[in-house]
Amino acid sequence: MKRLLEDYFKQDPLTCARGLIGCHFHWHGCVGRIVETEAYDSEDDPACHTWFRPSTRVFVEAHDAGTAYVYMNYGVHWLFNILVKGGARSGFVLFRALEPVSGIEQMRERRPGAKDVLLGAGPGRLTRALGIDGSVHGSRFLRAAGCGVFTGWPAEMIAGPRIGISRATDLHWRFGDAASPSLSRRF
DNA sequence: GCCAGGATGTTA
DNA sequence: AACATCCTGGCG
Repeated sequence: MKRLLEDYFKQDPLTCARGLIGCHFHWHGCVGRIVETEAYDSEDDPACHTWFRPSTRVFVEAHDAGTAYVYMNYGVHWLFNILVKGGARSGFVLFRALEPVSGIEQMRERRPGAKDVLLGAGPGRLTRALGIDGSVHGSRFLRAAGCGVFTGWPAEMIAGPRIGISRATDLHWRFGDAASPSLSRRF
């Protein structure tokens, strides 16, 4: 397994989102297999925060590829994205689901009552399981000790419409490993 | 299946 | 001040 550094995130957000399926996400003692992602295009995508949030447009300009973009959704859940820029298009990849690999005891402690297979089966669930919150926003975690993304492969790549959005629902920019039991929803 | 919970950035 | 939002667990 090879560590992915900033250069990997200097390509099209769709390429990144697809390529991350099957990779391993390391976060301070826990490891999860990435089984679901979504791509967002900061230039031409009404579902991307840049479409209606000036502060997000500033964020894209001010930070490097590979920076964490973390925000609170519905006042309840932190959602974890990676900034992608430097290729043909720029934008974000949202982590939507992880399969627990190691550090499962820590994840269980943070998500009491959850079945193991569901510990990271959703964008809000996975941040809770890993202890990710707003303090991670803007950090260059790819090279941080105990953190990073490492290469892997999907068993069965699948794509479909993004979840939970009301605009640009025709775009099939959600990617996943169809063989995983830890998807946030069926494709 | 439906719905409350309740933070944040943005606009009125 | 009011609004919309890249969600989830609990209850039916």
